[in-house]
Amino acid sequence: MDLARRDSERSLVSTETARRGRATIRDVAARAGVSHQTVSRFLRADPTISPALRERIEAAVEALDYRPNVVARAMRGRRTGRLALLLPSGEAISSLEILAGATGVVEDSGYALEALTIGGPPAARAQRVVDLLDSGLFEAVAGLTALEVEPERLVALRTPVILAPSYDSHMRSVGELADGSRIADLVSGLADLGHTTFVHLAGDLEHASAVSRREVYLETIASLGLHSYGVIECGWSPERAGDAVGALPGAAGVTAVIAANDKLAAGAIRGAARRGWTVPGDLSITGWDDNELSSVMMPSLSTVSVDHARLGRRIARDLLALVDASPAAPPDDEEPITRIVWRESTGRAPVRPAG
Amino acid sequence: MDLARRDSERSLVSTETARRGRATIRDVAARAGVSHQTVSRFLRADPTISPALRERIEAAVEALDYRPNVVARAMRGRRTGRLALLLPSGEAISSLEILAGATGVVEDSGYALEALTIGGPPAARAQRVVDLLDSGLFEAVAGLTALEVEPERLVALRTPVILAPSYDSHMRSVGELADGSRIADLVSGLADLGHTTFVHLAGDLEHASAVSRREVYLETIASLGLHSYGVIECGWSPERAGDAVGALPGAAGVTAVIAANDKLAAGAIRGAARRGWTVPGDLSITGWDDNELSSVMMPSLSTVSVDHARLGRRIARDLLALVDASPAAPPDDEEPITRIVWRESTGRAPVRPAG
DNA sequence: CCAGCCTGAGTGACCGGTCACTTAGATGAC
DNA sequence: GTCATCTAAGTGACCGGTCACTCAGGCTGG
Repeated sequence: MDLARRDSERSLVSTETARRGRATIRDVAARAGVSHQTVSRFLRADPTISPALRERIEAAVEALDYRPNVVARAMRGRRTGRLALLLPSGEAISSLEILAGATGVVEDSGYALEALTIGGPPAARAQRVVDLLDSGLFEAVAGLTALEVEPERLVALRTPVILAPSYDSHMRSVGELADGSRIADLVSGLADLGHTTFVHLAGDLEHASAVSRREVYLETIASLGLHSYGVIECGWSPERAGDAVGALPGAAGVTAVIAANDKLAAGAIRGAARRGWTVPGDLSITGWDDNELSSVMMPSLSTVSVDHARLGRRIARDLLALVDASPAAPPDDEEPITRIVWRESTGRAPVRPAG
Repeated sequence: MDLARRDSERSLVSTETARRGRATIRDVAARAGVSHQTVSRFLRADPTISPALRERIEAAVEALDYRPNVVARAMRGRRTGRLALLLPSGEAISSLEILAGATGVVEDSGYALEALTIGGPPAARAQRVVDLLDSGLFEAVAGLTALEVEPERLVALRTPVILAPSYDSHMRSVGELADGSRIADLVSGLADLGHTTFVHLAGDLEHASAVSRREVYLETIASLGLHSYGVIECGWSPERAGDAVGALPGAAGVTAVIAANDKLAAGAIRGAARRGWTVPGDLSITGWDDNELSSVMMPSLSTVSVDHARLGRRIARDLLALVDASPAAPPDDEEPITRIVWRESTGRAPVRPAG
C-alpha cells in the first residue's frame, strides 16, 4: 500500500511539481529545458546567462510557482538574505519599538529581518544562540540582549554578530538605552526655573539604567552647585515614591523631584497631593519613559522620551553594513535617541518652599 | 595567503573537528567507532542501542562538543524541536507579554519556542510566511497575526499552523483579545452603584476591539434597561475624549463614562476636570488595558486588566498538543483572560447629576 | 590555420543530518 | 537441527540548494 501510494504520487507528479508540493530547482530546470545549475545561476542573478534562457527560466519559475527553499540554501550556501535581531525574552516594551524601527530600514534593502527570542535557562540559551549563529540561516545577527557566550567562542562562529545589548539577561536595560545623561538637562532646566534643592527617587539599582540616572543626577547637582536632599531608593515602586515625598521634611526646602521613571514620578505626585502640595506649584516632578498616559494624566508629566525606533534603525544599518553594501552613512543620525518633553508637572520654583 | 591559511586550518583540525569548526555526526561516529547512523539513532534516543555504545557515543559527543545542526535536520527530517510564534510587526506591547507567557510553558517541554516577526509589504509577507511554513524548520507555528495566506494554501503546507490572530495585519487586535464582553460587567457594576445614564467613548472603529467594546456597550445598555447618551467616536485620541466630555450637555444627566481604553479614560478625566466636574464625585469613568500608570494616576483608573501571559500560555499549550503529547488539558485554565479592577475613578452615582 | 582565451552552460560532489533498506548474530519454535 | 523472528548495527540514497570543475563553441591574434 505504501508502495502503491508512492506510485500514484509519482504518476500524479510525473509532470513536474514534486511529490510534496513545492517545486525544486530541478523541476524548474526540467521545464525550462536547462540544467539545474543554470537555474541556480539564474536565481543568483548571474550575468553570464543568455537572455533567451533567462526568459525561459523565468516562465518556468512562474508556472511552477517556484520559490527557493531557505533551509537548503543555508546548508551549503552563504547568501540567505536574512538578518536576525535577538530580542530579550521578557516584556521589555521598547524592544518591539526597536524592532519596528529596524524592520523599516531593512525592508528596502532586499534583506528580510527576523526577530527572535530565545528563552529558557541561561545555559541552554547560550547553546541555542551558538546553534543559531552557526546554522547559517542568517547572514548577520544583532543581539539586543546579553548573549552569555564567551567572546572567543563567538568569533569562531559562522555568522557575524553585532552586540548591541540593550537589556541584560534579566531584562534590565544596559548600553545606550541605560544612558541617563538626559537627567543632567532635566536638572539644569529646573535650575533655570529657579529650583535649587532637589531630591532623586532612584529605581532598582540592580538596573544599569537606574544606576546611570542616579550617577548623572549626583554629578549634575555637584557640577551646577545645587543642593540635593538625597537619593531615595524606590525600586520602581510608586508607593515607595509617594511615601518618600510624604516624608520629605518641609524644612529641607525641596522643590524639585527627579524620579527615575514615569511610574515613580506618578507615585511622587500622589504623595505630594496626599500632603496637600500642588504640582508644580509647590513641587516640580520629572519622570522618564514618556508612557502613553504621561501626556494625559493630571498634571501631565515632564519626562524623557526615548526614541527606540531610532535605535532600531541604527542597529539595522549596522547589520546591513556588515553583510554588504548599504554604504551611505546615514546623514541624519547623529541625534541622540532621548529627548526631554516639558509638560505640566514642572514649573517655576515657588517663592517660598512648601512646608 | 588564503591558501596558506586554509592549510594551517586543515592541519589544525586534521584530527577530527571538521574544517569549519563544528563536528558533524560522522566525526562523532568515527571517534566512537560506530556508523553515522548509530549516532543518529543515539541522538533520536532510539532504544535499540546497546548501553556500551551509548556510553561511547556520549563520550565522543562530549569530547567533540558536538551539537546537531538544526538546518540539516530540518532538511530531511521532521523533528526539529522548535516551535514558532508569529508576531505582528508593529508595536503591540501585549504581544511581548503573550510571548513571555508562551515561552514559560514551552520551556519545560523539551521544545524551543522562537518568536518571529515578518515585516514588509503584505504580498511579500505572505510569501515569507509560506516559506517559513514550508521550510520545515519548525514543527508547528502559531500566528498571532493574520497571515494573509489563503486557507487552502495553508493546509497544503508542511507545517501545521494555529491561527490565533490577536492582531490583524494592521496591528489591530482581533479574536479573543478583541473580545469586549467585560464591558458588560463594567456597565452593570456601575448600574449597581446607581448609575443610569451612560456614554461610550469609542476607539478607532477600524479596530475589532473598538467595535466589540461598542457593541457590548450598546447591548448591555439595552438589556439592563439603562439609558445611553450615545457613542462618541474618539479614534484613540485622548484630546477628543476630553472634548467629548466637555461637550456633554448637563441636562443629559450622564454620570458614567465607559471609555474604550485607558488613554481615552484619562482624556475624559481631563475633560471633566476642565469643566469643574470631579471624578468620581460627578462622573464615574472606566478604561481598558490597565496601563502601568493607571493604578497610580489621580484618580486611579477603574479598568480591565488583560492577562496576555495567560493567553500566551494557552497558545503554547495548543502548539504542544499539535506536535505531540503534552496531553493533560490544563485544569486551571478555564478562567477568562480579562479581569476588572475597580479603582478610584468610579463611585456611587451623584444624587443630582452635575450640570 | 591553430593555440589560447573568454563565454555560456553542464556534471557531479557536497553540506549534515534522516530515512529506507540490508545484514550479522542471537533467540525461539517446531 | 533448521528455519523464522527479532535485535543491534551498517550502507547508501536523499533533502534542495550551491560550489568546484569540466566542456563545447566563438572569438581573437600571430
